[in-house]
Amino acid sequence: MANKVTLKQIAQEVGLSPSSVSLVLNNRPCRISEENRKLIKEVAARNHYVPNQIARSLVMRESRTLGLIVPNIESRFFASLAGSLEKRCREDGYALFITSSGGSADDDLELLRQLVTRGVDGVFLVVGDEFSDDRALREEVSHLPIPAVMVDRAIEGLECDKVMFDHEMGGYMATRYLIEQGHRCIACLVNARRSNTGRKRLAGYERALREVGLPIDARLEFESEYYIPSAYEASEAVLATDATAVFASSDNIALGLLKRLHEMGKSIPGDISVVSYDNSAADVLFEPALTAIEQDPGVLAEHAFGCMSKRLAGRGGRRAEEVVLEPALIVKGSVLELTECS
Amino acid sequence: MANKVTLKQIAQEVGLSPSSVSLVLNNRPCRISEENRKLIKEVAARNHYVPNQIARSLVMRESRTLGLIVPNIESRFFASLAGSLEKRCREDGYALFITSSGGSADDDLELLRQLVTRGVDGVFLVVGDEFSDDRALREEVSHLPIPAVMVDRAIEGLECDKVMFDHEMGGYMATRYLIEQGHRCIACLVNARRSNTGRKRLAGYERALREVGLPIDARLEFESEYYIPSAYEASEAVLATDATAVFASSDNIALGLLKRLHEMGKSIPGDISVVSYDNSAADVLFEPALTAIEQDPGVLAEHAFGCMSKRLAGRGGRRAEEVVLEPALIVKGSVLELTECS
DNA sequence: TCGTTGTCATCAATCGATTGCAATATACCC
DNA sequence: GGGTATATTGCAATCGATTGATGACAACGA
Repeated sequence: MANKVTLKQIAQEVGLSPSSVSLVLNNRPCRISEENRKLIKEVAARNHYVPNQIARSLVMRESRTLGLIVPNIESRFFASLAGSLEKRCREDGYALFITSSGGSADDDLELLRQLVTRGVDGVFLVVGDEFSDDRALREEVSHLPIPAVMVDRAIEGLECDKVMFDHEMGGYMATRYLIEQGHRCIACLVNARRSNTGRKRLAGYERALREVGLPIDARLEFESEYYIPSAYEASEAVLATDATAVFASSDNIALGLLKRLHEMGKSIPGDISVVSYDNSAADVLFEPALTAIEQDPGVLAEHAFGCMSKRLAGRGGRRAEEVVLEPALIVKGSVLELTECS
Repeated sequence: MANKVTLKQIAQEVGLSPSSVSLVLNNRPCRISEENRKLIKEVAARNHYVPNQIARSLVMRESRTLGLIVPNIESRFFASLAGSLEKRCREDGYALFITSSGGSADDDLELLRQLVTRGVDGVFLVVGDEFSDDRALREEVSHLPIPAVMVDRAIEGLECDKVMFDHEMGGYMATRYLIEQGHRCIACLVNARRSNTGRKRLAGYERALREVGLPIDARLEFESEYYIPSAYEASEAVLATDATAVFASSDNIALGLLKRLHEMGKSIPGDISVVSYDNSAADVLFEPALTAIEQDPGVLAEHAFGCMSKRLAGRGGRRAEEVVLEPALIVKGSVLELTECS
């Protein structure tokens, strides 16, 4: 384990002042003789000198580091978002501090504080979807000394840049598509109780039904958490209805449903049609592949970075910017076209 | 966007010196009157004061932050490792800086430098598996001014703490199990060309065969990258052999293989038995579920943190520590027991 | 009155860099 | 030789915290 080498030590070794060394190593336009320039660079390299970014950010008042808080890095969607965002940040010379909270508002708050005190220049927040007590978090975000961009979800009623997919539209598109394929009795499996996102998807589902005059039947709306076992449990009841199609409002929910369908010997789309959300990689394995509403995390990352970039540059207005992205319906093979109306 | 509040400002507002404020806010045992103590705390809270960790680490010479470099955060295994490791770090009051490199040694090097200059107290490295030119990286790691722990894989011949699963043993266990189930013609699908890990798994496979006197047949050893399409391509040739079983040396390789099997109408384990590695979540969907060699990322994280913790505390010997963990064979339903020998 | 003890609080140096301004040295001109 | 330009380099303050050394003041005993 080598020692940390400081600017001063380099200066001592070359016999010049720290200032000169700093100027040369940062390629500042300044008048240092070519000779000394070379000497400095050589000595610095030989000693494996690496500038202390900590000290530097203290005086420069920026760290060229951004932070990201996701609820769960083990989820495919967030991992992918984190990956894309990191790549994008690096392109502009920023490092990204990725953290994973576990989803509670308290953890989010803790992480946010950590990031701020560690001097990030801005934060991307994927927080606030679940209905927990977020007063402290809300308070903290509104007093943040650095720009924040809420991604994929938001703390309601907070003046802050937001970039997210239109979840209501996603629910609508999925349901609308099923209707167009001739389905009239469509169940849905959503997390409306504990997730804003889920609520919006449910609202979209209902709007699609309403639009064509189909009844909204509470007995066709099923509740599930965003976990496979939860959806698996809930699915039994779904299959007891007359539904010819199901809108599964998340990838995990779809997986739980499929598992149950499989066990009951039901075939897709023969016995029942399914539209999923946010296809997981498991997709490749399905026969047929799942028709789904897709949200490209890369697009989310791109826009989120765009907002951040503006704020960091001091452009970007007084008011918060709100970017709403449309999800896409990717038709594969899990929906049967019904030619006869029921 | 609020302003950043400094210690000095708080001091000014209460009419005391910065030192006093610092002492109180850090709960140092010192003689500041109860009265002033309260006042300071109240003013600090009211102003949303958050200490500047940057300034603090400069003088304290530690940031209570650790770094992690993984090749690809979008991979399930690494995401899970990152998640576990972060949780573990947080338990001990460390923040974890997660970064994802893309897998090339150059990117790894770049990230490593970033982490070091940003003052992390130690780094976890998941690097060095692929055969790229890693001279610069190797050089950098050996001159690191902070402790490093290599996780899951290693740069060969580098004196550095290592924590990893025994890949040779994994290959051996998988193959051994197939042999015990009566299989005599066992193919394998590995990434031996570009991965040390893959090579070790292959070695384990061969050892198992050798041990029972089965021939090692190069025509049964197939090469595949760690990507689904690559395995999918390679699988056709596998199925053209007489093999009654296949050892698929990674989760993605297994997925590619399964896809091909599915398309060719082969059933598992009826037509062919499969042992996989590192089951992905897709597991829940399979009928039958895949028998596989499993490596728990949580265990890896726990041991990696243990090593790091020792180094940080100044314990931990001169020489590097090397922890080798045994993977586990999880028997599910993808292997057929052959009662008759061929 | 002086010294002692104890309580409460501040001073000033430090961490490792950056940077505007001042300083030195050399050259050149008249 | 005095004055001015030009080419190099160094000084010292600064960022925001921490901390060992030190100071101010009151009360008390001899």
